[in-house]
Amino acid sequence: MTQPNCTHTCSSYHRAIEFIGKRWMGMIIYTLLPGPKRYHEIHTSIPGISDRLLTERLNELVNAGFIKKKFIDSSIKKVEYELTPNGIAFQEVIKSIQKWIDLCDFEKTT
Amino acid sequence: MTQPNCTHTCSSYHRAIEFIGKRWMGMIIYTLLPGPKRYHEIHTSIPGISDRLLTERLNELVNAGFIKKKFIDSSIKKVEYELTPNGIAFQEVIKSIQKWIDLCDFEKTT
DNA sequence: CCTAAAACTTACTTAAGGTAAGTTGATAAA
DNA sequence: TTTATCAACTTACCTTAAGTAAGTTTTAGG
Repeated sequence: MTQPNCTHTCSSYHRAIEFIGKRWMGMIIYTLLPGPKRYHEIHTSIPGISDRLLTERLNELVNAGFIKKKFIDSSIKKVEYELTPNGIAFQEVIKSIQKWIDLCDFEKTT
Repeated sequence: MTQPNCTHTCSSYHRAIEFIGKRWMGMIIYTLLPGPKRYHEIHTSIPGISDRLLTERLNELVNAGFIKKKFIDSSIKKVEYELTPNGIAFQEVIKSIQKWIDLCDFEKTT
């Protein structure tokens, strides 16, 4: 992990964790795991998120190829967001975070 | 994962990912994995980080119990930072992120 | 036709992070 | 032994990211 092409590995790990660490990113992917959702469904699933940031994060996730935006009935005002295979693969990261939380009793220590 | 005490699981996952997603958090834990380091060693290992944020993040990590601060020779100006078992356990999260990066070709998609 | 909902946008305020200079105690060098 | 340098922070200030709230545009329903 620290060798041999550490610089490359480090920097892509860095970029990745800073990307998924952006506010609400983790929660948006999380709520989409059970299946595709409409904009307002995601919004109500995530208490505290604002319209502005939800739109921004969704666009970033679409651009990064982790979710796909679908227009239902080819209407601009009926939208569904769905994880791509790369987005679904993030599930393993979520699982490992949850394992880590349990192990270190995150609730009490922070 | 979405049942049965989802609210609890969601919120601790949310708090955890927002904590580790704070800027430089991931990199600081990463650089400490091979073993304890002095303040300036961490600083030079992470290009771009500033004194202010390094100090702030180190304090947050110490308070959360993921790293331990040791005063060498009981001098205030000789300090070493070392991962605790909970900090070391984070290694599994790092590994799963790296797997995910490889799988989804993070370099090219973002 | 009128109202309301879905999915954004825009404008503005606050908080997080970046930059740079300064402080303090310990060590080394002249 | 004074002088300078280094390690590990602090403080003050500025910029960018995030939060808040109101407005816009299709589209659907009564």
